[in-house]
Amino acid sequence: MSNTEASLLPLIESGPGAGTPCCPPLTERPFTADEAETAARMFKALGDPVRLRLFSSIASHAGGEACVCDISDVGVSQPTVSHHLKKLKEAGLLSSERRGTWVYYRIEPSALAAMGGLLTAPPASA
Amino acid sequence: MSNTEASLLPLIESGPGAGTPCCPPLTERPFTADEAETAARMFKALGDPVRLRLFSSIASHAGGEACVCDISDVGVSQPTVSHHLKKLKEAGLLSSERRGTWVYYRIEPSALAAMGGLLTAPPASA
DNA sequence: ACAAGACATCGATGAATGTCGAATCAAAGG
DNA sequence: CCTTTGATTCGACATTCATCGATGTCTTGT
Repeated sequence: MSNTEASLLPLIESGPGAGTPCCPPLTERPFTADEAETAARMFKALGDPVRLRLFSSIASHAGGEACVCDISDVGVSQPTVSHHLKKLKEAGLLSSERRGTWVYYRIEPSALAAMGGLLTAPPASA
Repeated sequence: MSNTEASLLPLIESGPGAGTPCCPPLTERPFTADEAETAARMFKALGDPVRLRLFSSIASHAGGEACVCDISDVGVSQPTVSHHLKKLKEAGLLSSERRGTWVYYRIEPSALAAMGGLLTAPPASA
C-alpha cells in the first residue's frame, strides 16, 4: 500500500512526450547537474554484474519478458534477486506484472533507447 | 602491490582486434558471469553524477580532450575531481597525458562505441 | 480451511564508495 | 634555491550498497 515508488521521478516519460530522452548525447555539451543526476541513475542500475545478467536474461528472452523463476540462476539468493529486480524497476529499466502464481518482468524499450542515445555520438556532423 | 592498475584487464582491446567489443548486445543472449563483470565496470564508471559531468565536459570539449583545470568546476574539491578522473581512466573510458604544467584527459572512442554497442538493440528483426 | 509454492519485505552486517583536508609530487619562474 | 601553481596521493570518515536468513504476502490446489 505504501506507494513509495510513486514518489520517484520517472527517468523516461512514458506518456505524451515519449521519445524525448532525458539528456542530450554525452558528447554534445557538458551535462548540467540535474541531467547528470538523472542519467547516472540509469548507468548505476546497470553497473552491477548481477543486475546486468538479470537485465540481459530478460531482454534476450522471448517476448522481452520473463518470470522470476526463469532468471533466478545467477548465483545469489532469492531475496537478492528480488532486490536487484526492484532496483532495475525503480530506475525505469523494467516493469513488472503478476499473472497468477508468477511475476513477469519486462524490458522498458524507451529506457534502453534513451541510454543508447546518450552514447550515440556522431560529432562529425557538427 | 605497487602496480595495482596493471592487474586490471583492459575493457576494450586497443591493439590488434580492436573493434571487437567485450560483449554482445544486451538483448542478444543472457550474459555470462564474466561478460557481466566486464560490462558492469564500464556502466558503474558512468554511474556517478560527478563522473558523468566530467566525462561529458571532456567529450564535448574541442578535440575531445581537456585539461583538468578546465573541467574542475563540478561542485566538489579538486582531490575529488582527481579521484573520479582516475576511476574513469581505470575503466578505460579516458586516457591522460601531461603537457608541461597541465594534465590533459582525452576520451577513448572505442570504449564509447563498445558501450553503445551493448545498448544497440533492434529485436524487431527476430 | 489448510498446506505449498512463488515472490517481496525486513533487519542486520560487512564491504565498497564518495568526500574532504593535509601532505606530496611535478613543472615553471624569479 | 626557493616559491608558486597544477595535480595526485594519503588517511580518515560517513554514507551507500550487496548480501543473507527469517518472515510476510499472495495465489493455487487439495
